[in-house]
Amino acid sequence: MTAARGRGRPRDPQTDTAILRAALELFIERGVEGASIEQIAKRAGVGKLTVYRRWSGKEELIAQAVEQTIPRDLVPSPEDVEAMAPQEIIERMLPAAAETVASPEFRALTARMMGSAVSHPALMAAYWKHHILPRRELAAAMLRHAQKDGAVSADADPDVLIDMMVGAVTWRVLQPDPPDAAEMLRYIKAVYQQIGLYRPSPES
Amino acid sequence: MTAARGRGRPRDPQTDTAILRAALELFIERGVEGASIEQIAKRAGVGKLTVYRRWSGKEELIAQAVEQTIPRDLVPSPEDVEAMAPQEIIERMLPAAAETVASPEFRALTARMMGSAVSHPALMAAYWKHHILPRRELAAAMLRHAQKDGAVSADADPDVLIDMMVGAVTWRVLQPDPPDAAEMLRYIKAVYQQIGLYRPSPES
DNA sequence: TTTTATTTACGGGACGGTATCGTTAATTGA
DNA sequence: TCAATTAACGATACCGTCCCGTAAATAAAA
Repeated sequence: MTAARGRGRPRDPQTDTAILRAALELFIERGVEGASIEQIAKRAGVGKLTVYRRWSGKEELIAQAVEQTIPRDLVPSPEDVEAMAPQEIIERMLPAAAETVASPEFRALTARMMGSAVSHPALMAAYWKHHILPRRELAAAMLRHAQKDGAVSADADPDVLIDMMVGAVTWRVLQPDPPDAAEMLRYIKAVYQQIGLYRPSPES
Repeated sequence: MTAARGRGRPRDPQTDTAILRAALELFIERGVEGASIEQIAKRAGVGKLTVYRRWSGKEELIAQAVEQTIPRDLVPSPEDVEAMAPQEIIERMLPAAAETVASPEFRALTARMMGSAVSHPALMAAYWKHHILPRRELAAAMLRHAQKDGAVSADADPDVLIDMMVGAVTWRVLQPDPPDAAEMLRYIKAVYQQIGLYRPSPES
């Protein structure tokens, strides 16, 4: 990326972000092995050497793009999780979460990340560290809260429960005939209900 | 593929299988975008034209290669599922299933299939129809059985429960630091237990 | 029945064209 | 004045097609 102050012409930070954005787009469109430095440079409106000067290769560039340029949806603060009941947090977040998860962008990114997990583990590692782990810790806090309340079975491993929820949803959106946002909302409720994190309101 | 009886020299069926095998290998190694007809032909020991004579393009070829992959894990017959208790079926199958699912081959194929789900839906559709659906029907039968017995909550949607089990496992094997067979066995038991399909034996 | 002609499959390789690679040279700008 | 940048470079890979010489089957003729 942009180096420290040197003597000659400084690098343009906007160039960095343009390259990273182009890299993420092309990763999603074509995957790691389908994307090329040449395309990324072209889409960023930049010469190839401008890319090579900053990153040693495709993998490093895409990994950093995954770290830095994925739009983050809003996550409740840890304090909220401690204070509020899981049921309340979940009911407040579910519609937006369903919308996000059912979107074509999420589907595409999820597919490409999964597809790269074995051949390019560093990519998945970056995604895991920067995007998944923070959310998992939040979910684990919610689950522990719910286990104290008795809604979730106390002997269950929170990591396994999280995998079941996340795995079901990600797997569902990659299946043929993926759900739209409304169907996804019902689906997530069914999953959470099975775990014990959600109880349907009487009227719905 | 090999056409019906014609006038001239018939096509060699072994050539078909050699091409399909090479196509599946290269799909797993490099993904749809990374594989090429040229490589597939070379690995199969065959001229390019011999491939083009049978398939119109990479996608069709790989789709058929995925269809015809013969998974060697044994599936219990539907009669077994009706007759035996789910607990018994599961306990009998779990160790082999854990071994399969934790293997590098399964991880790699799973990653590539997921990775192609959005960009090449026909590929996922072929996999779904030929490999996933039959197993889902078996699992659904087991779940209905278990719901009658009261082990699994009767109001739960079997499709959702299957997604939770399959999703958790596939997601788990694609995470950084994937489990070995022994750890996978414990993991699957935890998942099944949460669903209600498994109860740990007293001594273990 | 035997021979010959015809037809298709096959491995191998060449083709014109395009895309990508990583490097080198020339230009631009703070 | 020095680093950033663009453009050009040769090399390699792949595409889809075509041709060569050979092999293997069927169909027609002797």
